[in-house]
Amino acid sequence: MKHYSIHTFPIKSEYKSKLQEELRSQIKEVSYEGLPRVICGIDLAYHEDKAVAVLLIMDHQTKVIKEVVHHVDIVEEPYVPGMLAFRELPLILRAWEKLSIEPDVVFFDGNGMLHPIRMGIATHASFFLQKPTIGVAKTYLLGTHGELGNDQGDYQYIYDKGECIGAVVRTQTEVKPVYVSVGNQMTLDDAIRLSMEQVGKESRLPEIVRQADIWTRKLRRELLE
DNA sequence: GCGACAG
DNA sequence: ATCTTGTCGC
Repeated sequence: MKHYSIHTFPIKSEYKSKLQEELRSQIKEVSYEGLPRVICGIDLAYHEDKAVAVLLIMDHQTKVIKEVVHHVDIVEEPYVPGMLAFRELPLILRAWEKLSIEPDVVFFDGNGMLHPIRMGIATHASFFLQKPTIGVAKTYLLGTHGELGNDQGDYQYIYDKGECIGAVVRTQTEVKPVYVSVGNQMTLDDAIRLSMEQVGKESRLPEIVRQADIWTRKLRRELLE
């Protein structure tokens, strides 16, 4: 398989769709073998023309944070729905180089295959990180699904053009659901299971995503303001 | 053509 | 994403 690196960026607009097409054919939805030991959560925060990317390493079982790294830089790419990876990946890859612990699975704040052409940031990033990835989004992007139950653990698969591309998951009883999708190298049921194992009592978000969110805001305040 | 649209 | 005002609960 071709190796993708930070040197791919920045990329000219006319080649963005081409890269997405090239990567999408390499998605592997294979079952995830065994339990992940350490996982990684990724999130970004913005202030004016700068952003900080935060990568957090956590023990999947105990939920103890093992390492936190970050990278600050100016962001040139605008936010365009469907093209989030081009805006956020450059910073994420810089921060990734600072990690001393190698995670087994990576969680993203955003979608994986739950995307117009199955190339959300979690999927896109997997080709650069060479790790199984999961996308957990807080709001709806696209697709149709059946009526969702109100109990914790209820979920409905999301379909688009006849394909199952993700699931809307009720992570807490009577609480707004989250949108889970495969990034790469696992099945949707794996992604849902691992996400639910990360959900604590205090949030609808998996703990790794919640902690990445908290640290990102803390570092934005300390480093960007 | 029009509206919708992860972060 | 970020900002902002008001409200509820521990």
